[in-house]
Amino acid sequence: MTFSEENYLKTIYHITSASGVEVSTNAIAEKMKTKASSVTDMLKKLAEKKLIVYKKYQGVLLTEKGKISAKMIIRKHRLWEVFLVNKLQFSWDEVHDIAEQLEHIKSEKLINKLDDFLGNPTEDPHGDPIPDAKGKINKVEKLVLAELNENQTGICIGVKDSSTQFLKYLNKNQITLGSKMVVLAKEEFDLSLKIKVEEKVITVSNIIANNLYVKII
Amino acid sequence: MTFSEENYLKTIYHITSASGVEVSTNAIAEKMKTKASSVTDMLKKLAEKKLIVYKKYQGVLLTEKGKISAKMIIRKHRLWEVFLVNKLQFSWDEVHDIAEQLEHIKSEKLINKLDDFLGNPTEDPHGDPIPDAKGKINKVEKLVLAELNENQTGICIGVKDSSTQFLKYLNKNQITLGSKMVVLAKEEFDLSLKIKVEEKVITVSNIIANNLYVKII
DNA sequence: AACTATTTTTAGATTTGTCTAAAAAAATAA
DNA sequence: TTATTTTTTTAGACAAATCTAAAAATAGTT
Repeated sequence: MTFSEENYLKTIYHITSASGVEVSTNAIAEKMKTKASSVTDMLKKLAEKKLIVYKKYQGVLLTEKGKISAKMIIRKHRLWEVFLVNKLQFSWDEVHDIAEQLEHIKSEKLINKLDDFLGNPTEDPHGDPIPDAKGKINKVEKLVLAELNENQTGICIGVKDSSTQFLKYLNKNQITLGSKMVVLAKEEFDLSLKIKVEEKVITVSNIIANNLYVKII
Repeated sequence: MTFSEENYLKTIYHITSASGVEVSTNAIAEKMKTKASSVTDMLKKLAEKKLIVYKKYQGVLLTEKGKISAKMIIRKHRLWEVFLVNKLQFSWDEVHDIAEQLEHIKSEKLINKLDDFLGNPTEDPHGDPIPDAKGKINKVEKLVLAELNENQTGICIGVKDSSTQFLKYLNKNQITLGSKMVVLAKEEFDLSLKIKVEEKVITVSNIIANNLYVKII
């Protein structure tokens, strides 16, 4: 599969898994910043390879084969993101473009060894699930910290906002991927939270609490 | 720079650094398993970009700019090989094809962070030197174990033969990259060596001793 | 249902990297 | 030094992925 084919497949997967219905040529063109005519050309090729179901003017859907392929690309993308953040100390907002390149490296053995090396993570640094080697996705409920109740505990699995300022804030407060956060109290007035991060107690505003993804344990 | 341009540059670098003189179109074509006419086309493009000095029918040489570019590709290739072997437990003979892909990933920040993560290695798993971020190559004298004298100590920096059998042999005897080996005695009759690897004493045949690269410390 | 607007496809052109076959230059041999 | 062989370049073609412009199909509106 060429880089271009892989990128189309990935885009179709993302759009369909969000909407559930057929994707239009134009929707794909818009997401990929290309022209509808280019999309049509590629759709024919992907249909020929039995990766999508395509009928003229009717939009497209992925076949089982296409879904698996798309998931494998997403698996690679997200595992590389984990590598970049956890091992190379990249910040959460820097990794996407590099992972866009790394996701096209072809070697099943490589990606499975990388998976083991990283400790078989189930979410990437943005809190999105990582498909396993068979394409199975472990759907974790992705909540924002603000949704937790008092005395609930969440593990930080990602960020919604990945601006430099926000990441700096997290750094300063020693909040990283995997941090355990216990909600000690909720202030009704401004919706700020008193939380315990590892062993420290801090207060975070509602804005902060809405930008941090957690999973409940 | 495209993948193809990078591959040509790398090939030209390898041939010229071995011979020192201009490379012929045919020599490049042979190394790259392509046709001379394709090479000519690419040489024109590389010359246009001032990466090589090219005069019709006279062969080519890299410019300073071309040399730096080539070294950066080689740097990436070799650092990724170290990653694959040291971190992901690939064996020395499996890594070349994957590194051929990884060497084209574009991000200076990535490669420098990878370099640090690996502990700024100076040789790859085959014993070849890794250019630093400025393109400087630390020429280590690459000897085979058989060339050491009694009582000399070498650090294993690579293998000449990377067949599976040989790698299995090394594994069994706990010889890996970075192993410290002291030559205790040389047997004149069959040129076998008695060596101390880490804390174990073993005897290796001349065939083995000629396939292991070491650097003297 | 007929007209209009939007979406999608087709037709034909372009760029990149490759190829084959033929021409031109250089090297080698008689 | 001329003839022959080898190397290199040119000319023209092709596949992949893209584009523009025009045609065809679908959707929306009165």
